[in-house]
Amino acid sequence: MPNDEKPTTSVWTRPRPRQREHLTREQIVAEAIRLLDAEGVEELSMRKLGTRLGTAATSLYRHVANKDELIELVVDDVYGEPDVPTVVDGTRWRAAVTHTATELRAMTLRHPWIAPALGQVGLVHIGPNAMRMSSALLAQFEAAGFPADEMDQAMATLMAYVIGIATAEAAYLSLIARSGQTEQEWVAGLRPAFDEATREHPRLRAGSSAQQDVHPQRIRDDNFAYGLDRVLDGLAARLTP
Amino acid sequence: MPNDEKPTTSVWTRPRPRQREHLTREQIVAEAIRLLDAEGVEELSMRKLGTRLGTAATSLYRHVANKDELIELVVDDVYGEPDVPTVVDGTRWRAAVTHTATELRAMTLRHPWIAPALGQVGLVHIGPNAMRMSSALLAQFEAAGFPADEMDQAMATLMAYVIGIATAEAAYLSLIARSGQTEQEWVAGLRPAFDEATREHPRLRAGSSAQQDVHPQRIRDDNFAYGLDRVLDGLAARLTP
DNA sequence: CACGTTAGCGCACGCTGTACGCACCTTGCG
DNA sequence: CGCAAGGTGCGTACAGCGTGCGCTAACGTG
Repeated sequence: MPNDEKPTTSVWTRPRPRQREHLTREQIVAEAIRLLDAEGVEELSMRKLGTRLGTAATSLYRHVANKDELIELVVDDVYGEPDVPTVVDGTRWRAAVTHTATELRAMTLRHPWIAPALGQVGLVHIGPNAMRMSSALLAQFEAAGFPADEMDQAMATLMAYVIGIATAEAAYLSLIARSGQTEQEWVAGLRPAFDEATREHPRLRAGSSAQQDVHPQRIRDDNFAYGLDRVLDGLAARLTP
Repeated sequence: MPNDEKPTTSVWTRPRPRQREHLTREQIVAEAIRLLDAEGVEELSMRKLGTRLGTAATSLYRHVANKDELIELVVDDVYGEPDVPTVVDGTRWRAAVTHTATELRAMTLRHPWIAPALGQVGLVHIGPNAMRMSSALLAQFEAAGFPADEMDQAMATLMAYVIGIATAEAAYLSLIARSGQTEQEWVAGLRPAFDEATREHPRLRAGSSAQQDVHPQRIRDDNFAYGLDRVLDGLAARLTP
């Protein structure tokens, strides 16, 4: 087989004429999110992402400065997901904020890998989606009647609670996902080790064993709602002196 | 030079007789924390850690299963730092919880790398230090008079807030640390870009530009205290119906 | 003194992010 | 219509990573 002549430019090997901009930043970000959702943060590599997009890994660097920048773009893209309603009636601010908080939690649980990323890349983004979200949330607090010098602090308090509890849940869920079990199986399997570890700390066991038969996801939903109500109670108290 | 005979066992090359257990798990964890504090999470490699300890990287694997387990150990070690006081007088629970929350925040700011690690390794640890800390904090809520079925939720609410806001601060601080500037320089340097980005979101600019001359660290302290007070207000309201 | 156990380590493998420079396609202009 | 310019994709390469494997040598025990 004497087909050793210019193997890269052989008629059959020659790549089909691709149109310009075959690869766009939007496609890269979208595929990265898909990969992250499917396999988790430590499975994201530029080579793997390139393969999924049908290109070489180094081609991605034409559209993205480096991996850190890609993650920044990906995080901001996800920040575009939550629905943050506009408050028309100031007395209904609490329902609106509750809705936003629920959306933010859902966002984090849909993309559990975002929790460690937030810890690396910073919570305060200057990405357009993150800014739009923050601005809309701040508007809800403004409509509620918080004074200008307190609005920021009130929003930061809510955000800290939501991100904090959602990060905890996300870490827990991706731990389970890596084990390949369902949440209930995993909880049941860990119980002996947990009982053993809490032998000296009976207080820690009381609460969890009480609701041993309740669906774990239900427990998490209730916990989130409870804390959110307490935080909003504390904030609301500042409005009616 | 015919010194090719058994170069590994040459008299001069032969390593000095090391005593057994030259390396311990405690030393490895302690040195890892020192390295993490000094250079951040992405500068921690097994090779670098080995070099710092005067051994080969692979020697560490005699004492630690893998890098993930090392990080688990490191995180639990840090959880041993906060001082969580025992509540003797139930009416003073709020001061005790405030103290604990402040300690937890200080812990996170001393070791900013712990924030992404928490997102990977999970907030709920079964490490001994984390369990001791959780148990002691739960005791504070018990002393406050929370009913048994609500203690857990109350503690989770507080922890979510503290971890959330401390994570945000930690990410922000390590971003600054990587830039090699002081916090004030960094804030000043970023202001033009921030103003540009908030052109369409004037609400976001109002709060921050108001206190442009206040020391940034002071702002963060105030924000933390404000949110903590709101969360505790909301929780306290459950005790006095 | 001999023997089994085990800490430390050199080597190697497959993987990572990404700098560099070449080959080609598309476009703008003469 | 032809040609220069610029930008896109990609092959190669490099330094560094986590870690499995098997060897050497020191230790505790009999």
